[in-house]
Amino acid sequence: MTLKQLEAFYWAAKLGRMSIAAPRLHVTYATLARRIADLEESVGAQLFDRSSKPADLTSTGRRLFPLAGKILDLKEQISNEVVTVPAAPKYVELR
Amino acid sequence: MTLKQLEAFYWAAKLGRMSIAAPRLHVTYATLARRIADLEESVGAQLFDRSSKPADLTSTGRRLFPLAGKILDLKEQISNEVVTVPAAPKYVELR
DNA sequence: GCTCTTTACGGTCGTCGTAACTATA
DNA sequence: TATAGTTACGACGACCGTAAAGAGC
Repeated sequence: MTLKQLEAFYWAAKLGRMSIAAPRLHVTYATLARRIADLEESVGAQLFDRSSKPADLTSTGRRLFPLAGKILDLKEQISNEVVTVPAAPKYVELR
Repeated sequence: MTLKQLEAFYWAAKLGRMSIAAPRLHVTYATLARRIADLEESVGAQLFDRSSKPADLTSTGRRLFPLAGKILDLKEQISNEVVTVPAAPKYVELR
């Protein structure tokens, strides 16, 4: 399980179509579908039902969705809170 | 930023020494140190103060620590809640 | 027929472990 | 000197994009 895989799954689920999620993550269809397939293998269950054409979430996928969202929120929180200026920004010269 | 990097950082910080964290994650010193260094580059700041020998956390590292813990908790939650038996286990044949 | 998704293939990049090196206590 | 951590290096594996194929609507 990787953050990229969770990100791919999350946006595909949120946007409903992989074809829309792919450019949003700056990758091709193939890459996005592969990341989701790898996540499914890692989890051991199908996350999307491919029988319908705009692929729909399975029950497992619906269970994973909010958890994936939380992880991505935390990742963004790290990017925002940790990367920005530290607690003692007086005359500190970074690097 | 990857889950492996956060995991390396989290356990090194929690256990105090990289030399103890490394075998816990089933990797060598070199691999663990590299993952942490990569995370530092990704974050753009030092996480450990290498001037003291058992490396100590910087202020940025102390800020990252609880967030990393939350992400790893969520990862484990996914492993526990999502991987287990689905909602309709009647006569469904997986695969 | 058209759109959405998967698979095959080739190339590139990342990541790992071993081993040698540096530095602190 | 012994222990903690980093760097160099070679090899293996992962990942991406292009292109072609398969499957609903």
